[in-house]
Amino acid sequence: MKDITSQQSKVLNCIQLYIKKTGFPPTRADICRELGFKSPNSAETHLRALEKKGFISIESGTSRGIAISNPETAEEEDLGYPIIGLVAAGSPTLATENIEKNVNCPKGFFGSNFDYFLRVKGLSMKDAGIMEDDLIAVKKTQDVKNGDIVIARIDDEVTVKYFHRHSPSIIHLQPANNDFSDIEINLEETELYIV
Amino acid sequence: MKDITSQQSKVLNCIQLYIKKTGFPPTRADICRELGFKSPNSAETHLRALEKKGFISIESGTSRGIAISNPETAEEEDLGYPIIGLVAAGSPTLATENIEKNVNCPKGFFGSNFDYFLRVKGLSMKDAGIMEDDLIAVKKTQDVKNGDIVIARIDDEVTVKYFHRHSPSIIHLQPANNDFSDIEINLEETELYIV
DNA sequence: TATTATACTGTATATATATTCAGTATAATT
DNA sequence: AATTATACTGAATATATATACAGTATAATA
Repeated sequence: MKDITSQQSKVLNCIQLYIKKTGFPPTRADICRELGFKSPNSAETHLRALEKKGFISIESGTSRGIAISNPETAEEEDLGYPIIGLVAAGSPTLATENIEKNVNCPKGFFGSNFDYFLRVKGLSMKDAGIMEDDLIAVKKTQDVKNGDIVIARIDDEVTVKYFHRHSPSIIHLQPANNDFSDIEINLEETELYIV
Repeated sequence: MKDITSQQSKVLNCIQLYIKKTGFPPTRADICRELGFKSPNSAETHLRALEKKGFISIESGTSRGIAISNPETAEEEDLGYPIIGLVAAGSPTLATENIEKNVNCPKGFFGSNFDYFLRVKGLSMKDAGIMEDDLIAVKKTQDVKNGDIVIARIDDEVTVKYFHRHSPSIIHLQPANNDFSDIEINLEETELYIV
């Protein structure tokens, strides 16, 4: 991180204050207003200098595209875990559209790691203590063992079931509720559930 | 705070993610891109609804002029719960200097509320399942009952003990480890422990 | 039944904004 | 003595952006 001049420091400070006050970064004109400059180019050149020295980053072509380079925020990027809605019958895309909310939770809060939370619809796992609207922690994996609880996607349907493989190509998905019956399929994408 | 629809929740979440990722709020077009809308007016109307319901504030005429109205951040500045080191014999100030770290943890993650985490030193509560370096959730309170586990400060020493009051002025602090003996004191500051 | 809120697409436009170019001036390097 | 970096003013412009207007459709109210 190179040296910073007193004027550049004023500009940097001005940006931070502006963000704290308004919630979004200032324009070149805003900086001029705050610091008494009479030309937007004054702000522009200072911004370029600050970017060159690594204090900020500027998104070209975008208004207010100033981001303060914060090494802490950069390394951790702690957005928490996404909660994804599980629709019993519907499109199961795990894209950003399906994210209900992000929950802050320290990494490794539970013993194992996991990838996201999933909201349960339906009562097929009722007897395993998994009720409607419960949140379960899901871990993506290739390594599935007999008796594990898995998220199974069959065509357009997503369900939570016990996993049993008796022969290499035949898989039984057993719900933990007597009102539902077993499902027998061949090979589908699955994701292992933890706790 | 009025009700929010699932679509509006998605938009709000999208804004928060965008800010966290880029450092500045999205444009109407950015929101469309993220959520798959094909008209900037889709974002616009959602933003208006969110503003009307008090979740965000929009600065008229200014690009990316979206600020998230966060009453929590305003009043509490949600840093999570502080972890405070418990030194068996030392200065027990709960000032900012003693805070090891802040842990993000959704409010009410455990059933009850609590104020901070405390790191245990020493093995005086070994038989109660509280080991060295364990984190325990502490709640400040005036209402202490017999048999509760409390954080007791006697002069300059801080310990975790069972609480027993037999007469109004005499208190017994009993450790959950046979290698340690009871302590008898009069009246000190105490803070109740939960789980 | 009429109305209101939600949830969109699609087009259009005034303006907010980034960004370049042309200058002036001072101080510090090389 | 010739650069180079800093620190500005001032004008010009392409475009990024907010925002209004015109529709369509569905569900929930009153």
